[in-house]
Amino acid sequence: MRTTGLDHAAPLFAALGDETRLALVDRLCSGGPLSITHLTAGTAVTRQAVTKHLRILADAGLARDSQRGREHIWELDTARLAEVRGYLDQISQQWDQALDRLKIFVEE
Amino acid sequence: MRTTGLDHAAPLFAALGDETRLALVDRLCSGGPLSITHLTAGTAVTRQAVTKHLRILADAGLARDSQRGREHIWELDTARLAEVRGYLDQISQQWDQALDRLKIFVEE
DNA sequence: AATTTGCGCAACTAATTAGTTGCATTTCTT
DNA sequence: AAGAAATGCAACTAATTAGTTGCGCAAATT
Repeated sequence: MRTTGLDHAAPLFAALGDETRLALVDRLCSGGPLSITHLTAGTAVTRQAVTKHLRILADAGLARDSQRGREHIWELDTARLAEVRGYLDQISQQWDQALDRLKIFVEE
Repeated sequence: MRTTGLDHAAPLFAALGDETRLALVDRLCSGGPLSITHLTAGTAVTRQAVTKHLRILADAGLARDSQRGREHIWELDTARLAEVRGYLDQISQQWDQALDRLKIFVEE
């Protein structure tokens, strides 16, 4: 089996592979650090569901929280995001090469 | 709820969010069109499992197959891949902006 | 013609996942 | 001090998922 470094990428994609979670990431991107209750307001699900999804994002290293008083403020993990960017670029690059290769296939 | 166009992205990420499937994509990228049996050779799972995973990739629009004799040759869907690239770029861009914004938060 | 090869179909299991509800705890507000 | 707000913990359900095995069929091989 080839070792492309993409081995660790699957859990990250999986973490992003849920509408609710992707919406949370989206809101954290554009809305900055937010509390759980605040984040829940934008979704159709329960606060508990949101909490679980945030936990999953945290396990994937995509987000982290800090307690301030009774609130838990969630934000995206910038370092991890940069890492994910790396994966995305790598995959994109690989795909580009694949597209080129397929193009050649078609043309010849 | 904001409409960023990322709504359709979740199923794509989900399709990529499995090690076995990501490995299949990887092999289809570098190995070109391959039959199911041939693809199975590279994995630790059954042919049936591979078939199911390919079906999932197909449902996500990432791959498609064509029958030639008794063999089913699978290949990546280039148009769809380009579309996914678009999503990735969009998300990356959004994340970059988020990173910049967070940077400002930290600095001020 | 007989055998091997590549594959689909179907039924089943075990594990995971997304979601809920109910209750307890801590912190803030009045 | 009393009540409201923000959250965690736990138990539970329903649906999905990753995987298997067994069988049958059509296409290639010998």
